[in-house]
Amino acid sequence: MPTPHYGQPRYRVIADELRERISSGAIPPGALLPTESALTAEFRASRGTIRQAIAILRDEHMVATEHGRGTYASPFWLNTSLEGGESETRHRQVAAGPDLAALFAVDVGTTVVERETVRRMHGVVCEVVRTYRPLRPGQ
Amino acid sequence: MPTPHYGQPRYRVIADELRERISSGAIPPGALLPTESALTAEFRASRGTIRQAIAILRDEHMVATEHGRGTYASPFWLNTSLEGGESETRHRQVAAGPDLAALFAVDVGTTVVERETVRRMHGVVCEVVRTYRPLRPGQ
DNA sequence: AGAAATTTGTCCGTATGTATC
DNA sequence: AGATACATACGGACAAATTTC
Repeated sequence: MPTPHYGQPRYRVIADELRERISSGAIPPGALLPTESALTAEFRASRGTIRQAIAILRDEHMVATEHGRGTYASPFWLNTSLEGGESETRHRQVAAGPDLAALFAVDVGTTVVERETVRRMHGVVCEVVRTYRPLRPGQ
Repeated sequence: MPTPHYGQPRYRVIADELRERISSGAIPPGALLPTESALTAEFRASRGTIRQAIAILRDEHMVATEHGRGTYASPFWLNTSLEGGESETRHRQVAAGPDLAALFAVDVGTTVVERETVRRMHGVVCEVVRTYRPLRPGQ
């Protein structure tokens, strides 16, 4: 078969189809996707094309792949919501989420210090920098 | 020739090398990277491998590719990620929570880029810096 | 414990489509 | 119109991690 890619490229079409299956629950969260070879048979596409489609979903954090095992449909994660600020730089104490707690090797909920700097260009916020440090550095 | 990939895969090594050139300024921001065929010749790798390396940098927003023109070094993350001690920096895309959405004046859930740098002293995490930027800063 | 099968990871080479200069 | 360069797609081969027998 030649390689006509009019309109949407095939790998994107395949990615859309797989995304739809995950979103609709046809592939429940945590479940394994069909193997790459199974997908090549189903979509009549080469393995490279299939892997390109899966790479899209991986970038979107829709799936997670493990070497030798397969590709899982990954459950969505919750984003930590902290209140916003308008000043240039402010400090406050916040409870460490699981991510920060894991990084600092402390219990979840441990107080850490956050410094938030909001940088604007022509009045438009272009960058937000948040620096976290433990209350007792080194301990 | 067989395909021995001991240690780091070649595309990752190539991506590291190109990232270093951009970070160090050897490839100035906004400049065109060498063409894929030039990189093919330089690294003695196939185009697929070169493109895989470039895809990594594209995911990190270190470069931007324009169809038919070439791949540019993006001034987006021009920095300073150099440091003496032990630190790891990674990039990823996250959905903006209410706080970030308010700061950037975008809808909640809008994709923003997060760069997270974890600094360690003697193996102990002492600081976590998270920088958020919108996907399109003007570029 | 070990071997085989399964599955994803990496790499190559080639061909062709599409956009830009 | 031609040249250049990136995008898409195919096929094959071998490596590495996991599971299964």
